[in-house]
Amino acid sequence: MTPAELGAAVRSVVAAAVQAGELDVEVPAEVSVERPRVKEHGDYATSVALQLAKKAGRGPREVAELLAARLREVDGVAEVDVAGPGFLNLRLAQGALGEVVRTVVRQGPAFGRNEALAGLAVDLEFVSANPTGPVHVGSVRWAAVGDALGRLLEASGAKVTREYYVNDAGVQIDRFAASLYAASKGLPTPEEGYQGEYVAEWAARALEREPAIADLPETEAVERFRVVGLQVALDEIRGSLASFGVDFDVWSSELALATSGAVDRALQRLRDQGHVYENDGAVWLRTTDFGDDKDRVLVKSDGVGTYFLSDAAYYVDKRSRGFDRCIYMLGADHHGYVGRLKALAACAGDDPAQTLEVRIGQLVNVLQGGQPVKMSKRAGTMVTLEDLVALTGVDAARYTLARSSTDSTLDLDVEAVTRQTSDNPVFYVQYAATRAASVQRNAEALGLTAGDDADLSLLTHPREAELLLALAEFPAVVATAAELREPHRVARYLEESVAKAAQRFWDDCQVLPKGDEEVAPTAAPRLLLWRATRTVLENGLALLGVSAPERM
RNA sequence: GCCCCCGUAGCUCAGGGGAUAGAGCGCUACCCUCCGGAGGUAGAAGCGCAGGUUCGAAUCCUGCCGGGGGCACCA
Repeated sequence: MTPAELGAAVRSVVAAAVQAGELDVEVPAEVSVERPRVKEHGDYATSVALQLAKKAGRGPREVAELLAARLREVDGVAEVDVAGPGFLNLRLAQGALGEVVRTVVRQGPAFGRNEALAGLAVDLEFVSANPTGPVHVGSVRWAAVGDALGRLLEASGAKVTREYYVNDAGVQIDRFAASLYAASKGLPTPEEGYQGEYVAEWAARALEREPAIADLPETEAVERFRVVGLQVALDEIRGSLASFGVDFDVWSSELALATSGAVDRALQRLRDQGHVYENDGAVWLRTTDFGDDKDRVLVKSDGVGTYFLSDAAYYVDKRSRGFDRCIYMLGADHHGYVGRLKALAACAGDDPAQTLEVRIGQLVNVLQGGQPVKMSKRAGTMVTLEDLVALTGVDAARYTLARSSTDSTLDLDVEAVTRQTSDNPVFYVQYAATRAASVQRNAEALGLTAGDDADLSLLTHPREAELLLALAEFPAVVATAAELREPHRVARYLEESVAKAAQRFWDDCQVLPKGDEEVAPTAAPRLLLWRATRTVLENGLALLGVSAPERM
């Protein structure tokens, strides 16, 4: 019996009590059961009696007793206790607890998925770092978390499009092009230009692609460097993200918004909705109609569109491409954007609460030996995605970045990451998965297979129960993590619940015979439990984009 | 001045109103001739402060203190 099934059972018990006139309350839409912190409190507990007591005008313990009597009749429930102020502590029958193994094994890669977002077309925009240099570790947080979020949303049934917005318009690209030109001529970096070693490299690569640039006069050469340099940059960025396991479906160009007419269409749409006006020669959007602190300029008095106009065009464009919901993952340095983006969506005639979701994540502090490293793309002093991966490997980097909440600033000590590689929790989780695989291998070598008809009621050891309960939680963990957009919950669950329980199970519960021993009756169910454990670890790690190796 | 995030063990972090607040690292003491010890067991150690809401608050609300980020006709 899974927690979801048990919750449903408790709910129907409440309904039955109401039906029978024992309780005068509205039956709650959903009743959930939780794992109690203290083992002695049973396999699961529910506080439903505490919540209903007041509405029913009865004492909580009285309500609990009344529900307990009915719960004891439920199939698969072995024990029901009323505890403390009115908690219902439940213990499942051995067989009912073990059945989760069969559920996991039969569902395989599908175990943990749900349909909460079925049919929803989601545009997930993340990273979107300026294409003027390599992806640095600050952006890598969004690569790891954003991709994991995409996987989570997909596991909840959503159709997810991963999108990268390329800021290929604006003065930073002018400076970038000028810097490439200077580097190609061996000239000093221009004022406000980009320096770093990569600039010369990229300039050389641009020249490889288009050798004729070398012979052009400066103005034209810079123009070509703008175009070809951008291609080099995007290839570089795309490549390093791909090697990190993050593949974007759509690369949207800011420049193309203007040439494709998306800007004009957006402007027209906003005018039609009646939120555009002119003042001091500039064109404004009255975002204050929808809670923004001040109105925003769309077209400056010199006739040039603002960055915000591009944002507007981009949003309207996304919606016109059929997305129900546009999710933006932005760094904390963009938090001031949230208000105007929401107002913008409203100005375009949408309900931002439905169509727009901005996730703000806190920044990454890069430290080296405890000292902060100042990172600047322009000064070329930065730690790149590739530097990080070279130090830690993809799995460790992705796991480390995805296992903490994005509400908190992340301190990433490059030295410590290298030094503590073997202490990284990812290895603890992967090691458990490896053990699961090795048990299977060794079993096969002995000619044993884990048929899914094994007698799971033999799984009576406390360590087995602990592991069974942990595995059963997985679907709820996935659903919650997806709903809250918090991939780190999956990581914490894997390490603190599953891997931990698996290691303890390993320690106390021998599966295969040693030497001349007979094959124990528990061998088959335990083998199957290991298979289920492997599946949950694989599925969970896959949500984070981390591999579950067969061997380490 | 206004807005957003954070403050939990010595350190790095989990804990979306529930019972005795959890991990990793570090520290102390144990276990291990075993299907892979990157392990297991036991222990010391903590919710910034003050109010409020609630049967019940690390969690929700208000204020204060401390840290980080942001408030353009820049991109």
